[in-house]
Amino acid sequence: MPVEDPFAVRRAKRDALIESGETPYKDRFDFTHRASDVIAEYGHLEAGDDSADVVAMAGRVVAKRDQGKVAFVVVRDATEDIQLFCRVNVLGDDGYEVVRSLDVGDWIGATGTVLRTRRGELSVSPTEIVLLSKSLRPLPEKFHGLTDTETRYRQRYVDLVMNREVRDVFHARFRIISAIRRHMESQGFLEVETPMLHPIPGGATARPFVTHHNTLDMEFYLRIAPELYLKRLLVGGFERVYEINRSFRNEGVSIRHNPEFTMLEAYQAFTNLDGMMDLTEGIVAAAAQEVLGGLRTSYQGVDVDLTGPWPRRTMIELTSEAAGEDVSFGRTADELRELCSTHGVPVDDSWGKGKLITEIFEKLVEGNLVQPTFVTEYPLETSPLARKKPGQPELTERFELIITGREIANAFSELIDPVDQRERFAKQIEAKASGDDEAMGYDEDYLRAMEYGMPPAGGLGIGIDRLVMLLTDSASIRDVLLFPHMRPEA
RNA sequence: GGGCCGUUAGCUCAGUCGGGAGAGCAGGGGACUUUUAAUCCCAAGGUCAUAGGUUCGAUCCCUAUACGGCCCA
Repeated sequence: MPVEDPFAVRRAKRDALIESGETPYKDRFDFTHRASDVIAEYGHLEAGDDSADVVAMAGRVVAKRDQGKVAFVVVRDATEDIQLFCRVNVLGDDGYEVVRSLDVGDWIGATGTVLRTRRGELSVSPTEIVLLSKSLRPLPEKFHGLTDTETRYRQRYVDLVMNREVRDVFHARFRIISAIRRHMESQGFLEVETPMLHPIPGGATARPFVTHHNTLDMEFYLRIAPELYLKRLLVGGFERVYEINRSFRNEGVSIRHNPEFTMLEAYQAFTNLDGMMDLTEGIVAAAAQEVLGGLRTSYQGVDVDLTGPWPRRTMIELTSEAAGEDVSFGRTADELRELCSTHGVPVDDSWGKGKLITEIFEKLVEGNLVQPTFVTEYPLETSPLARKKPGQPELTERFELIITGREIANAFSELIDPVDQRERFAKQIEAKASGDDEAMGYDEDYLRAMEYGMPPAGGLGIGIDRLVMLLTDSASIRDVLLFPHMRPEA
């Protein structure tokens, strides 16, 4: 019976075990040591040293070198790899037969003594090995591993098994988020959860996903931002709240965009934009300290220094500098349109001066801001939820934090005047009516909340995926998302 | 949405100026009691992404499609 298809061979082993009354899918293994514990406790052993200590460990077989009466099996657990030095005289014939039948990919439990081989490899010499779970599919080749991007994203589980750097990136991601939570807690913020199904899309300008609630027989939108719910909590008297939220935007997929993404939004009563700058610097520093151990890093070959305080520059200043001429509300809309065409910025007839300036800024400046920079004084036209700048009603008290040419954070001194907010919603509705499918909805309940009185407050949003990209030197957002969205397989 | 590139064995890749395909690893058989990309011997493994077209003949040339990557909008 020449069964040579790897899947079939493994399947036959599984079936044979079941036939013999032994399950290839155990339900428990009590280990005493993770691989890293073995390394920490027995790292001092010299080549050829033999400890009498018995340890029990579990993991996945990632390599096997069979030499007849001795075999080397490399086992990987969540912490490290460790070698099993399997000998027939220690395991006995039956025990060694278990080793022989192992395939790369199998989960096993091993009990044995710790030693360091003559060649210097710290190893466990098992007296017993049990198969915990049979793997039916062969893992990728041991030397090159899995490199095909498509397969890596589609079968992230294999990517994680095979690629240490990938495990490290996600480990860093989890630590970053954990450090941010600790920092927020230390600053007195409450972590809250607000709805993901919104009857009215708001809190950002973006195309939403639409879904249907059967019982209520109505449309809901997957949130594009949690902002309006978090600010309702300010009205309710929670003075410092934040949510690490998944939000959804029905837009393109690119190296920087995924349809669902993770954001931190925080609101703090009785402070303003300056408070949000401090908070932002604190959060980024906490995250960087956690995974970099400092504030300097290198992103795609470019050195980045995250040491604060970061420079604060107005959008108009920066844009005028880059354009070599005044780019401000002092210019006519026609002049600004002319500038757009000079710099190859496509324009839309419905855009006012604010939008035109923002577009020129994005074209000429944003991508060139490598070191952390707070860009301030965004136009009112593109900031429907931010407080107006006193004396300059066409500008708002808003900043975006740009690092390596990308928006990492966005913050306002919040608009708390319900009458002003009502007017701005009306403008959004006009924009929607004239075809802007990213415009916000008119949220009457949010206005009602504001009319009860919202305390002065600063609000902040940080793109967690982009922050993780920066701190892990990842070129694509897909490299920091466990399961990035893709079209169904061909 | 546009442009360029890719898709060959489970994995990593060659290759065919158009005559119908190869390696390494993995897998199978054998040898080996200190290997670590173990080594050695033997045998096996493919709808060359999919669908059309050109041709005596297409995995290779052409067109379209699918999926992916990069760049641009």
